[in-house]
Amino acid sequence: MGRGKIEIKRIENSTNRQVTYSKRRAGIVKKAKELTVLCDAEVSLLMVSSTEKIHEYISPSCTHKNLYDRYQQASGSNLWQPHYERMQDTLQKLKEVNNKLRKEIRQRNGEDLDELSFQQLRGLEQNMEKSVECVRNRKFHQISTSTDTYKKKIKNHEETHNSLLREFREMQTLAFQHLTSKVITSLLLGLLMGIPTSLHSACNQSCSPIFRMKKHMDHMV
Amino acid sequence: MGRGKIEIKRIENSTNRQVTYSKRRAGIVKKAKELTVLCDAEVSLLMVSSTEKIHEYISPSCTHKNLYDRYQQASGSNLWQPHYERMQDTLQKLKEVNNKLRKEIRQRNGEDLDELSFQQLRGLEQNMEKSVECVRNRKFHQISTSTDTYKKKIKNHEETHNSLLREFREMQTLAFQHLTSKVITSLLLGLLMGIPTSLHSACNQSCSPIFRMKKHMDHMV
DNA sequence: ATCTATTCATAATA
DNA sequence: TTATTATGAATAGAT
Repeated sequence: MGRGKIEIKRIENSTNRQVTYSKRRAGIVKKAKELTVLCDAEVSLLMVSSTEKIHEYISPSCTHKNLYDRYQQASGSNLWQPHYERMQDTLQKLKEVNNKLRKEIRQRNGEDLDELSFQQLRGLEQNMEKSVECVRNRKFHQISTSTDTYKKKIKNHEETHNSLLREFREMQTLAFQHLTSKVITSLLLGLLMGIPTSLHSACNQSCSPIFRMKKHMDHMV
Repeated sequence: MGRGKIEIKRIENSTNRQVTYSKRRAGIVKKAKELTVLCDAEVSLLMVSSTEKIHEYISPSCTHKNLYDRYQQASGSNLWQPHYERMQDTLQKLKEVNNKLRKEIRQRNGEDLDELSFQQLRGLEQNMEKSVECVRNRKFHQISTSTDTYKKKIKNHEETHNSLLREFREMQTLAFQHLTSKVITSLLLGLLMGIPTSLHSACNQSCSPIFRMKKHMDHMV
């Protein structure tokens, strides 16, 4: 059909191919429509061109999915249906397990106990007492561990403190010796210069170095 | 094309419809094949006849599912993909919740306590003590309930027993009176008949009615 | 199924 | 892309 017969093989000319695709695609869709109406059939037609453009025809009141599912049903090669069902099964089971766990927790919380027999209650009580003992032990372990840590920290601080104190006392001693020598020098100088009151004032005036040093030492020790 | 033009509307004659379906179906498949080859296209064609028979054409090295997925991707109306993903999400979340619940149970069981802080341990301990108290209470409630039930049953049995005993004693009295009158009669008869030993034998021979009655009464009281 | 008169689809062309 | 048209293909109805 057409001005000349054509061989059924890939059309190498891209433009020609495109044109032919458009025309023939329209033709197929028309045929599909006619089949639908004339023969009361359902048709799902998907076409992808070499340029990856997608065209479709689907019979009225029908979906590609529906037809595809029916095709899979028929061909028996339905692979995702069982997968889906398995998933729903798993979901259901998980929910049930969940509920059981929740119930167990509620019962361990002292709720929902009505349906338990005396024996079960007894077992639960014993179990819980054993468990609470574990928690208590763990608590004591933790508190003793952290107590030890604190003890160590305190010991460390004490040591640091003591060594600082030692250093400070040494400094103090040195400073006192230094000061004493200065006072003596000053005294001697006073005597030599004929200022005999200088010792007294040097020790008692609040602005004097000796007074300040005395105060400072009182404050620190 | 054909011996006469036909109107595009449902063919009412069933046989005709079937024949036309077969012919046109073949035609469409041929066209689809040609489109595939000529235009380097991919075609998925599904057809269901009015008798629910399914026929298909699919381009080589291509599947209906593949084309259908691509169609859905393109049309954006992918409905089961998100559904599936939502399901997997739900599944994942359920699993997580499950694990949390299991962990909570393990902790309430005195296991897996390492990662809890002292405060958390303290809270857990208190909570568990409160809960064990609930269980204990429930246990006592249950035992007291069943004790009450037993008390009632026992009381009932006692009452039944007592009333039976009462009835029995009445019977006993009546029987004794009856027997006594019989013995007296027998005695009197003995005296009248000149058989003075009959009283003695009547009371002590193990086969005598009086002896049997005595024994029976001893046994029951 | 097969045939064939007829209609339809479309290749080439513009 | 659309329109035209000569030509081959598809097929309705008959066999």
